Amino acid sequence: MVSQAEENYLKAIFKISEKEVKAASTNAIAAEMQTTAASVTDMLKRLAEKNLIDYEKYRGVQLTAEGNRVATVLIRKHRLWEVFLVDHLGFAWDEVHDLAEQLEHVQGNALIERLDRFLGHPKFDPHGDPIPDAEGRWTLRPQALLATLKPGDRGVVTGVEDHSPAFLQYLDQMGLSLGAEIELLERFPYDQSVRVRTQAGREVSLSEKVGQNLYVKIS
Amino acid sequence: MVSQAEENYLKAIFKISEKEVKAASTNAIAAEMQTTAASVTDMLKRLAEKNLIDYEKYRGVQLTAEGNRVATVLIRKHRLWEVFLVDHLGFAWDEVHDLAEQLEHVQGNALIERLDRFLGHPKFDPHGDPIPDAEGRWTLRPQALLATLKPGDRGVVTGVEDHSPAFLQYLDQMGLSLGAEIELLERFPYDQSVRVRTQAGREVSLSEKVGQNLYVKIS
DNA sequence: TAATTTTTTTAGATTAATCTAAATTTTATA
DNA sequence: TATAAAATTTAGATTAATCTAAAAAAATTA
Ligand SMILES: [Mn+2]
Ligand SMILES: [Mn+2]
Ligand SMILES: [Mn+2]
Ligand SMILES: [Mn+2]
Repeated sequence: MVSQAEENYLKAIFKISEKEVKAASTNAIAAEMQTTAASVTDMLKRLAEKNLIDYEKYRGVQLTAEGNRVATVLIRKHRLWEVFLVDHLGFAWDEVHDLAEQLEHVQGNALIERLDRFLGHPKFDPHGDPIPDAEGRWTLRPQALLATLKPGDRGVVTGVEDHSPAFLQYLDQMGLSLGAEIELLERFPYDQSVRVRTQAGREVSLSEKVGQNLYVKIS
Repeated sequence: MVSQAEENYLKAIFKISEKEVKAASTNAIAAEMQTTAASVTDMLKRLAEKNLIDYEKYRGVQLTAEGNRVATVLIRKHRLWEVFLVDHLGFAWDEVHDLAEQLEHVQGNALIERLDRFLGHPKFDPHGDPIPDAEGRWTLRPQALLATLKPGDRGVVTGVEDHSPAFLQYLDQMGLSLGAEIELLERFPYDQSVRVRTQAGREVSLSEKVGQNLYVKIS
């Protein structure tokens, strides 16, 4: 048995390992989990004991194959529930994360596979993040940060780096929800801000911060 | 905040109080929760401290208005999730209870109200049990135990007293799922068993035990 | 390389939820 | 009503998960 707390730690380690090649550090895990380094050390011992991570004192941790499997299933559940909440219950994409954090811990293989079928085996969640399939395989999508586009480039909004409700709501206001077609009109070297034409022919100005947090598939 | 364990105790007390007029006893709660009397006493102190129950040592307990509200919301959530699992994910009625036991603890008012709307504000769950509305009001249904029917009586299966998968599967086999129309043909005084004509014109013999656990609305 | 800073671990508590065994109170019975 | 039986509570532990403060190790910098 893997407790909810243990599952959450495994997911945190997975997310850190996605970005960093090296082993996940105690402090990085503490930051991700919003807890103290001491609590993390306690938990790492327990996870190592259960062979869910490889842990050497002072050296950071890596998921074992089994730890990776548990984390992947958890992310699959989280993202499938987010699809349900948005597509079927009518929640906005900025409202579903905390609910999915709870729903992802509901146990039951049949549940998640039936939910997946009900939803039509979606490949991406409401934030554009890929949903691993029942065998843990990921769909990769060629996408680029808005910050890397050049004037004249056109594309479709496919995802976000920042998942905060504030950013998601801002995107809605700007007409930059998932699937929106955009064209980069101009980039200002002074502050790396850009002018963008959105779907409705509307022109908006976006800061570098937005450029670093918005993914686009160039067409 | 009310923990999951506390919620489960409140629901257990609610269910005992439904059947017995007097205060729920420590032992009755222990039996319902499948735990020890000592654990129950510990928990009763905590629930009393939070004003969720009225508790006098050695005298049993009763829910306060607030405790009753929490228990009612929990039952509402449990039964709405059961409807979702059966009507939309295709689970059988004998497969959903344990999943609903987990889903009922997911927090979020918006979630349950949106789920209720998605499901079309159902009044009864897959076992025929009433679902309280958002204000905690219950729909009562005039139904009688099969054991009380007389030869010649016709009716429709509306609910079960025993919720065990074994009983529910047996009913499916006999053609006695929820909504099935039946006619009581004959009752044998010797063992109180009955002969019943089911929907497809099929005749089946049912024991007294079945008669004591199957509800019918007489037409 | 020695001193300083940062990171990580350990020590020692706390809280919720549970248990077994023993003590106490209530209820039933002779 | 005394005694026995049943129900309930208390005492004392345990486990998971968390915390703060202190100690120890590793990394950085002078
Ligand atoms: Mn999320
Ligand atoms: Mn997401
Ligand atoms: Mn149920
Ligand atoms: Mn039910």
